[in-house]
Amino acid sequence: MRIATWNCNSIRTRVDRVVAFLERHDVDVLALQETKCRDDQFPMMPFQAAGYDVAHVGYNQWNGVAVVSRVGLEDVQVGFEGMPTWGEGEDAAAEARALGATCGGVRIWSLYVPNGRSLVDPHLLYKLDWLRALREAGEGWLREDPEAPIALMGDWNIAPTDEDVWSVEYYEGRTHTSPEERAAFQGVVDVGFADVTREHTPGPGTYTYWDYTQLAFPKRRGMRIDFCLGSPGLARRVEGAFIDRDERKGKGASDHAPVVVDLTVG
DNA sequence: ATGGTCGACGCTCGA
Repeated sequence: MRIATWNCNSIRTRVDRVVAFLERHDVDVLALQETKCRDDQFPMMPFQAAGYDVAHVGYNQWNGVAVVSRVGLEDVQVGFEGMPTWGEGEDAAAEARALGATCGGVRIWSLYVPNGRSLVDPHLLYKLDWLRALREAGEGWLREDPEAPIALMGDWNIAPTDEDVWSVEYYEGRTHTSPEERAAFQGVVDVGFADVTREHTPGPGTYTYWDYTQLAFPKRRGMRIDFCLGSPGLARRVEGAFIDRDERKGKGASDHAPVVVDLTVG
């Protein structure tokens, strides 16, 4: 089974490219982030015509996550237990940043971790809270079933090691590489979810995101921030992974490239 | 790749 994750940066703008990606690589399940639309705006038909079912959650033009599958789509869950809301008091609202579904016997989570914005922005605390809640939820899922194959796939907005950024100096004083964010990422690893892609996509210079500005992509100035973290029952089934860097090329590219993971039959 | 970002509910914000 082949699963993948991709921050598509607007599904309405990029639906043709996403469906072509699914077909070109024979992908069974795709976790999408930043669909940037409401459920009623999601372009379902091109996916259905290609043989895929879609579960999506999106409340407005921001965020939005989906799971696209041609091997079943069961037990769809919007958000996870304890997922923080954004805002205060009456304005507190859940954002469309997490969606779970069981596809071909694998529990897939499409996750869009909050950006953080800056080291002194309330969004950074939200990001850390969100990751703490995810760690606790994940710990609970593994307590229920230690052998469950679970894939936490998405845009983590964290570069876990110095090797995962084009310049350590550039990111000093910025988000994505701070000790607090890296500790929050490691917290999810510590409860049993391992990065299953790195050993198959070694660095340095291996990235999944390149800023649109400053010719970052041709200059190879990127970050590795998109990951599949697998439970033990998932990790032992991983037989390969790759980053489809070609998807960052050309006109109409997302600023993220897809990450693809191959699993043995369960 | 030969310039200088892109997407959205856009005259501004979020990434």
